Amino acid sequence: MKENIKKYKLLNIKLTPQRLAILDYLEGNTLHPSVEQIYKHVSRRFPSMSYATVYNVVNTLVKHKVVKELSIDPDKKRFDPDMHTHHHMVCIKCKKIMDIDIDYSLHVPEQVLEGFTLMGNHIEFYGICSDCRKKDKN
Amino acid sequence: MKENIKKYKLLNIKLTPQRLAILDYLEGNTLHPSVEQIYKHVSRRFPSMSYATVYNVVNTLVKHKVVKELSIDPDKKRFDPDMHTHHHMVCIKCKKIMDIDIDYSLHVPEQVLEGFTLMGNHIEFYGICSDCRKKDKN
DNA sequence: TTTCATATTTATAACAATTATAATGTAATA
DNA sequence: TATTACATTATAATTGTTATAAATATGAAA
Repeated sequence: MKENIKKYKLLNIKLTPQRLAILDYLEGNTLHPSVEQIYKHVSRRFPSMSYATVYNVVNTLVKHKVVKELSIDPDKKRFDPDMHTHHHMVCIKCKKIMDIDIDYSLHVPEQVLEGFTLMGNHIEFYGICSDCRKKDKN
Repeated sequence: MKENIKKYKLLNIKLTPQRLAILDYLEGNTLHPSVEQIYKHVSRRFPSMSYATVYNVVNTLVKHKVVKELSIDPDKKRFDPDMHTHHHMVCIKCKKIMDIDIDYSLHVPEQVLEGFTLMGNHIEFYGICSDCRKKDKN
C-alpha cells in the first residue's frame, strides 16, 4: 500500500520490505494479532523473516505511535493499528478481541486522582463470544 | 486471620500454612502485587516457601474466585484480592496500580454485541502518578 | 551512479515469567 | 493414628520477549 510507504517517510525511519509487509498486514486489521500471528502471516510471502524482526518492527511502530500494544491477553502482547480512542470486548474462552467504538466519557473527580495526571482510559468488556457460546451447547 | 481460615473451609480446599500466609498477605492489600512481590513478602516468615507454591496458590485462589488476576501490566500478572467490581488507575512510568471505586454504568447496544454475552467490564485509566510527576521535574 | 555511514535484519543467546513434573510431605477424615 | 488424596518443593521445561553481534540493506551525499 502506497499509504504505508508515506507513513514510514513521515516517521523519518528507513523503509524496508519487512517493515512494509508488517505494516501492510496490520493496516485495517481488526484481529488484534500477536507477534506470532504477524510472523506466521508475513513470513509466508517473506520466508527470510525472523521473529526478532517482527519484535523490532512492532516495537518501533509502537514507539512511533502508529500501532498500540494491548495488554488484554495476559499471555502475550497483542497489537492494534487503530490509534483512535476505542474500547474492546474480549472473549474469556477463545481470547478473541473485538472493537467497541462507543464514546463513553468517564470522569474521575479530583479528590480521587490525588495528583495523578490522567492521559486516557481503556475499557475491557469481557464475556463469551457467540462462537464459543454455540460450541458450549455441544 | 480467622476470617481467612473460614474462607478456605468454605472453598472446601485444604488449609495449609502456605496458603494461609499468602491469603493473609493479599487480604486488604491494595498494592496489586505480582507473584514476585508475594513471594518476597511471604518467604520472609516462611523460608521454605517456593515460587511454585506461590503460583499454585494464587492460581487456585483465582480459580475459586477469591482473587482476581490483572493483565494491566504487560510484563507480569498482578493480583487483586478485591473481588467487587471496581476499576484501576495505572502509572505508565512506575506501573503503580490504584483502585478507582466509581460505578460507571456502561451500556453496550445489542447490535454491537452481535451475540456476545457480556459478563462485566474493567476500566483502565492511565497516566502519570504524582510521585513520578515530581521526579520528572529534576 | 557509486560510496558510505548508519540503521536494520537475522540467527541465536540470554532472560524472565510461568507451567509441568516427580518426589516428598501434610491435612483431613475415618 | 493410619490412610489417602492433595499440597509443597525443587527443578526442568516451556513460552514470550529482549539483547547481542555479524551480515546486509537503506538513504543521502559526493
